[in-house]
Amino acid sequence: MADVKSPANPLFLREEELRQGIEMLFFAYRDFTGEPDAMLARIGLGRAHHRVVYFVGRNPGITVSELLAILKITKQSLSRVLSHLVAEGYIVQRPGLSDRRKRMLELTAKGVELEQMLTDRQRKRFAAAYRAAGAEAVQGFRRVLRDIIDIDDRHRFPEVSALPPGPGKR
Amino acid sequence: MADVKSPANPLFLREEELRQGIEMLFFAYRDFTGEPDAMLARIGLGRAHHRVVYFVGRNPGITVSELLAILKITKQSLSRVLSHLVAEGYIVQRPGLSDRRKRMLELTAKGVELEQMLTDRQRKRFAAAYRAAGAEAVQGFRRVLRDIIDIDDRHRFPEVSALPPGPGKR
DNA sequence: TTTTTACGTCAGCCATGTTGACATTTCCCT
DNA sequence: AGGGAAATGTCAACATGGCTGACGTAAAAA
Repeated sequence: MADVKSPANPLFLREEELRQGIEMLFFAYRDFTGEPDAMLARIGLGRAHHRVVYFVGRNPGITVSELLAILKITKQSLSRVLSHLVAEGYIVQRPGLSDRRKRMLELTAKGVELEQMLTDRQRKRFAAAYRAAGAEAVQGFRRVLRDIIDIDDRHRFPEVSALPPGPGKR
Repeated sequence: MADVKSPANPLFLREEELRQGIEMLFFAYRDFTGEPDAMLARIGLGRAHHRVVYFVGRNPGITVSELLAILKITKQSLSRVLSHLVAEGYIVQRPGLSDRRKRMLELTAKGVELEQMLTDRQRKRFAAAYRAAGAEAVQGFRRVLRDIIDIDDRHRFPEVSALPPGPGKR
């Protein structure tokens, strides 16, 4: 029963490998959110606002229910954040074209500016990591991360096709 | 300046690539935490408890300040969660050996059981993703994720060395 | 016309983060 | 030996962002 840390024990290696993955995801997310959080705090907003601004910016015209499906929170939780962003002029709502019950959400110029400022740090973090790791590692990264996501949301990310196994840079 | 990506519109592709990375990290973390959260809710605990139980289980004898350095929350926030876990018999505290001001934290049998149950789902999620993606992709995943973590915490994760292209049955 | 859908809103609860102030025990240095 | 610093705990108050439940309205669909 003793969990002997034998290097010849494949089960131990596997367990260690998985635990490290779990921890890296925790640390990465912790640091990934840290910088925007600090900026948001200065203007009286929170991480939830960033998420909304991000996904509205990324999907102009997105409806409330589509946003809910992405965030996986209740409409009441979203409402608090979203109405504040509308009131502050970061987001505008317009009735849907084919279905006027829907509210199409879009960033205002002010919203775009905010989104840019917030996401900029995260983009730079990724850019540095991608550059340091190289294209092949990035492909592996995407492949694994995609498979960690629940199956019903993987469609949001195209599968990475196999690169020709070139011997390095090209 | 070695951004040899696409001859067509490298800036756009790069932006898209980075945004997808950001989003995948969001979705992965959302789903990664979802299952344990549901279990925790049933026994009156929260995600914060899971984090504490996880890192104490992973680092038996860890001190409060080491835990704080990992979680990056205030001692008051930790205190609330930790004292509850101690009161409920998931964790025991013992004075440090060389420095008796420190409190060495350890899981009880009950704590181990809880940790196993919670982390089990996450481990399985990673195991499935790792298996589906293959050893090379996992290496890239680790490489990139490690570089996303703030530099002062990267030491927690060994750099991935090139694997010998063994007769892997993955 | 009736029902369903998409969205909004009010009210209250809970978990978990924050700041600030202060107490205790123990270690370390002069 | 004495005094400051360190590691930890604690109390109180507050903010954020989740949640449930109940109810309302406009528009689409049946």
